[in-house]
Amino acid sequence: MEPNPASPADGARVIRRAVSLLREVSAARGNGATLKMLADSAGLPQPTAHRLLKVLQAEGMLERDPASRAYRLGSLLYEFGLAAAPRVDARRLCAGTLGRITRAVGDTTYLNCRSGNDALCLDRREGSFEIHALPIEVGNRRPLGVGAGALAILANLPSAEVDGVIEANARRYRRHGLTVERIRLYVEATRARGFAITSGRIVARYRGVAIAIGNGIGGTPASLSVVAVAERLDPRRIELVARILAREEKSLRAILAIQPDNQPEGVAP
Amino acid sequence: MEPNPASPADGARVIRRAVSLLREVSAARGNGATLKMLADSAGLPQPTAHRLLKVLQAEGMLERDPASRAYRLGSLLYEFGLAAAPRVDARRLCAGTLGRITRAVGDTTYLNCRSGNDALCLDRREGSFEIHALPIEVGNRRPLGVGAGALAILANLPSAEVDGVIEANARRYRRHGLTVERIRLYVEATRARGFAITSGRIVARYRGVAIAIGNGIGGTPASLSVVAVAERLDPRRIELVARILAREEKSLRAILAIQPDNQPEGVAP
DNA sequence: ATCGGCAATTCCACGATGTGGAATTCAATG
DNA sequence: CATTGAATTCCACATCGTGGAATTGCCGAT
Repeated sequence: MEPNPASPADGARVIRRAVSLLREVSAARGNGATLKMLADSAGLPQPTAHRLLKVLQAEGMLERDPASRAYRLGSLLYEFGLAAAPRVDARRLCAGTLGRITRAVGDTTYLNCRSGNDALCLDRREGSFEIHALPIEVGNRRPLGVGAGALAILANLPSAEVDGVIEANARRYRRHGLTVERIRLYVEATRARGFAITSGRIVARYRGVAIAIGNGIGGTPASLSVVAVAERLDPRRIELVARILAREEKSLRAILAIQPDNQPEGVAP
Repeated sequence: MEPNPASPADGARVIRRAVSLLREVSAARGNGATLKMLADSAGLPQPTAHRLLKVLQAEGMLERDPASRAYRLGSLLYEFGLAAAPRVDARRLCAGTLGRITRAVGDTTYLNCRSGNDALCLDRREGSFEIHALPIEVGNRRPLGVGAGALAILANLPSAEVDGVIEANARRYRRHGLTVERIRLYVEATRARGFAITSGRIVARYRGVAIAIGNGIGGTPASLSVVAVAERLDPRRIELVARILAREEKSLRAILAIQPDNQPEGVAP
């Protein structure tokens, strides 16, 4: 069907499809993802998606709410997560920074990083002003470009990569009421401005401000962002928040530079 | 090849194989698992395993140490782990219990639970007496029956299940220098004794004592165990440790009973 | 109750996709 | 340099996965 440009296409279509379904499930917010949604955003015919999901469920990679029939990540993935120590512990490295930003602005602060064509929420600090209908949970993922934190990351990638990512995410943007063209505009604007803002179109009542972290964390592109109800973030305040983010990003970059880009792997010689 | 008794066998052999490779990788200790090992314990021809592993690696589910060529779990699995909140937070529920046991005996204490045909290390407290060449890490898994904690869980399952598990794990026991017959004997002995001990045959210099947790944690079979260098655990001391474990298991059971078997999921009807 | 519409599920004939034995390359060891 | 054992690549074959079409199940509207 699709030429699927960036695929070695060795004997493994099913696995790639299955993994991409898992990614979609973990992109789904709140009460899980329905078959239709998943099949759609993974670009698979419904019966095919259904079959794959069923096996993943049987294996414990997914669970299913019997009432709503929605899929969510299963306990096997939690268990694998325990065993998969991260190369570089981004959460720990950024803990201080996140705390400081939250204290300074009073709103909810996020640490996001890139994961393939997605942005992943790694950590979050809840601000005192936040209404507790928080939009994004730790572990959630969404297409790069959707939301302030994800947009900051995308815009900070080398242009060549940006095109590839946007291309690959085209179908998924539609699910969020966005288009490839609009994302490209956002990227331009973000680059020009030096930080990302969202209009509040994505998650209705919220607005975000985000800044990319220099060269990322241990090589992984990442960003810091602040989210609040739209009214709170008037242009004046956006400027203020952006300045705070810029300051913290700078000192974080210094901290990360000290870290020996640590490869905790490999027996010390 | 194998009739593979307990398999709905719908269109999904590849996925089942891939997941079982992931399980084997996360069972591998220390510096990862080689292709040979993995192919072997998953019961796959080497080229087939190789191909699947390659895709899993490309997708970020696995990583590979370029030097040793050993596979280990990849960052994508860590990320999924962030998103997959456990139904019941066993680590938190048992935190006090683990701490108390460790303080009482001075050796390293483990919380294990069942995951399919495996035992999974959920948590660990290091004892003051422990030489820090610790055998098992949080997240590690091994076949049910191999090691004290894993044996306690196996022996506490209904007999019908025990047979199924032992059967399914036959090939993997061999990797640990064990046989199906020997495991059956261990199970008998454990049941008669009321708790599990290991001879120190499995992990050479270590010896463990373990007790199953009543009806498990939120329905999942689990166990508490204490591991120490073999010399420290003479028969007298084994009795002592077993008594402490039994006491703690009892009070833990009480705690777990209070918990509303919590299903934080599902809108209350 | 009855119907219409939409999602989930099952069916199954077809052929692309994954398979694995054999051959080849690579790395380590004697 | 030869030898061994693991990792990797090849490729002809047929099994396994595919997805269109049909069926069932589930509301919400009438």
